[in-house]
Amino acid sequence: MAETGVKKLEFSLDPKSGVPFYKQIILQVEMAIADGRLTKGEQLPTVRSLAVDLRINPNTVGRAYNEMEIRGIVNTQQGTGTFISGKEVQLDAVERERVLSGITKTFISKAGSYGFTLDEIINYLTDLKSENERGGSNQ
Amino acid sequence: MAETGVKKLEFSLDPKSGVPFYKQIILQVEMAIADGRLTKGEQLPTVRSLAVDLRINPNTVGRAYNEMEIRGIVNTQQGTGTFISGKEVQLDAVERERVLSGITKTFISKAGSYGFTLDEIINYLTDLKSENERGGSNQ
DNA sequence: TATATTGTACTAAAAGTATAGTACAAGTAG
DNA sequence: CTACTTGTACTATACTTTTAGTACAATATA
Repeated sequence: MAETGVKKLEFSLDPKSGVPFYKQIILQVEMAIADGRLTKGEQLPTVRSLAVDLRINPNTVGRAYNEMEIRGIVNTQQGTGTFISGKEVQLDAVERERVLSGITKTFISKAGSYGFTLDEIINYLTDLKSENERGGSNQ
Repeated sequence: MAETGVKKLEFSLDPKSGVPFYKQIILQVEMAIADGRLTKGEQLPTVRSLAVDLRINPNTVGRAYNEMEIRGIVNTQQGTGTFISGKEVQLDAVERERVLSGITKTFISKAGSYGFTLDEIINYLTDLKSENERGGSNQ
């Protein structure tokens, strides 16, 4: 049981949030990819170990991994483990801008319905970035 | 533009979030009270009208209103409507943070799946902010 | 009074989530 | 080969959420 190359990500579940556990796991993996804490080829915790860690059923972790496999975020091999696939959607500059604009608008209006301002959002994201740079720098 | 007396709050539901609709409604009302967009005596949309608006079952809206009634943040009168009671909403910073964290992380994940990095997102939002400040009136 | 509007109550059904427990399949390492 | 680790599949159960549909109760208004 040597500490292999498995990335030590700090997963955390919030039962009060109402968001299903398996979705929270997916979100946290995607987040880690988005901000560079996880990169292509890195291994995720095994189904069983993460289940023990989070004190949830292995089936629930398996469901999260399975969905990510389908989405192409990770690829899994029985007997070996689950690894970040490093897949990225290829878009040209124009389309990229359009996509970012679209999802951002949706997000801002949603945040607005909860009363958050653009300033608040930016501040929050900036803090998030700082935290990740401190805690999650790759060697 | 003769509005009725009913406060026009922009509710938005996210089916993909996993958070129950009735909880999303409650949260959005609470947030609106907390930051002053809703104040004592103002009327919420009727159960049926909000249900039509959000395209969900009236029972679901009713459940949200009923829970808020129990918590004392609204009072309801049959035949009249549902009104903000003016009770202080105990929305501590923790809860507020939880909400912002939830919707923001979902957004980052989605953006990440298109290959956008956290840096890119922050830059884009910052530019947006600049444009808004130049262009016009922020509340 | 009568009528419309408001919130409420109830049953039944469908869908999603998480659990326990068991078993199997595929790769790795000895 | 065997033994171990990995992901996967399956049944069954429990709970929550949401829906449809119907009906009722309380208030406002004419």
